[in-house]
Amino acid sequence: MKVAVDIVIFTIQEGVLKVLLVKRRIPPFKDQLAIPGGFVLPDEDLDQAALRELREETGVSDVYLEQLYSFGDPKRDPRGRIISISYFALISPDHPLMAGTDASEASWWPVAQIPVLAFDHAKILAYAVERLRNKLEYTTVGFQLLPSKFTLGELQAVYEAILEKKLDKRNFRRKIAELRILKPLREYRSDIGRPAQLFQFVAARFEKLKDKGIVFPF
Amino acid sequence: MKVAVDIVIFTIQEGVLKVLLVKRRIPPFKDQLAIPGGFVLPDEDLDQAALRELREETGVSDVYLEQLYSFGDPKRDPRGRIISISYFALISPDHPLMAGTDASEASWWPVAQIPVLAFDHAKILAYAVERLRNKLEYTTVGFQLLPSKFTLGELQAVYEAILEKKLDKRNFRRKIAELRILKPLREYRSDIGRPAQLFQFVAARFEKLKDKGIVFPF
DNA sequence: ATTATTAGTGTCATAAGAACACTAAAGGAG
DNA sequence: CTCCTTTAGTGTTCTTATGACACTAATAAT
Repeated sequence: MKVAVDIVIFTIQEGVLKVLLVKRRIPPFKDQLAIPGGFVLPDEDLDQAALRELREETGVSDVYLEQLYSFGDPKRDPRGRIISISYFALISPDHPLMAGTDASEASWWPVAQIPVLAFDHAKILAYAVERLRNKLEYTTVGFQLLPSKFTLGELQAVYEAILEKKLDKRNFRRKIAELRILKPLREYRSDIGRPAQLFQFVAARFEKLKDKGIVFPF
Repeated sequence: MKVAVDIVIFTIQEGVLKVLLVKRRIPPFKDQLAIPGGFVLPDEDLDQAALRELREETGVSDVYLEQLYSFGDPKRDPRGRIISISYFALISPDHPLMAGTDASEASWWPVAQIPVLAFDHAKILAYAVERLRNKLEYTTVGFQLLPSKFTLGELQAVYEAILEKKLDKRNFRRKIAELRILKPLREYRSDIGRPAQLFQFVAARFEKLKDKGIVFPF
């Protein structure tokens, strides 16, 4: 019985939620798209295996990574009995993506427009999206998808991209402000229009909130 | 690489949340308590394996069962590389427990007073309790721990046992009533004091609520 | 100087949640 | 049969959280 890890890797690009898919170079499902993954090595913890695969596919390792679910239908892989332990990862656009990896065949796909996937990977991806949406509402995963300095508009765009709905700007900012987990910087960024103030996520403050049982309000 | 399922089986007895533990008859950890489990068979889905183990240990099969997490530390089992896919199950006191099974060495332990467990089972159990508490707040798992007919007092006791805090009777009943998922029966039960009306959980009504995105309010 | 574009800010109405105390129905004791 | 004990059952008020809503501010381009 073999055990593999498969990793649903999310990022945000141009305001849309995207997932990394690889094109399979060998059968089964040759030339079809799949979620990146690989076998767990004999002396490797599951999280380690997921981190290693993530590094091999994207070249990044300092990211949010969380185990998702284990899939074990005996017929899920035509090669034989392979149990998939799935993970999901969030990487922010300021990570240097794909630097010298075996990811030549990997590319980003908007989660709203995913083609047919190999194996049971459509199911895994659907599960990951659902989990991400839920987690967004009571954790700080949203910040993992942003560079370390960001504007409130960018933060709101992340929430809107994942939840697939518009949020009220004033209510959004009020709730973020109440949490007191952002440090306002004396820096501004201007693309077009009025420059926006930059903020930093202060993880330590969030830890204090968690200790008090306070969670995210979205 | 071997794959096992381990099942944290909860029930409520005398108003306290209990978990089923078995005494190991063979090394490693001989004579220590452990969460019931066993290996996944070559042609068996993970859920099937968990159901089978559950049936072997308790004799019941029509219960709430949910996959929890997969544990894969290479050193978690001294016999070699065994990956544990953990589940948690909820069984109600009106199921005929332990009818002719290999559970002669199985017994119920209050989750508040758990002794040292074999392997990494303490970790698995802690994870299961946490998940149960969270799920209680936005799903109907609470009803799975009760007989099909129950009083509102019993329902509240389940919530209080799992959440480990007292709830206000009137607020609790108001919130349950608003959900409209209970059918009041023309039956009453009297132990001591005024007889209490019996209710039944109507799963179909809950499904409608879910479709509308309404979840539990606790 | 005008226009276009995005950033930033406060109030009010409604809904949800928390706190709180008495009456009702039964059984058992005297 | 009266009263005492025990658990069931029921509404209101206050506080807090949420949702809806529109204008001014700062910059760049023309």
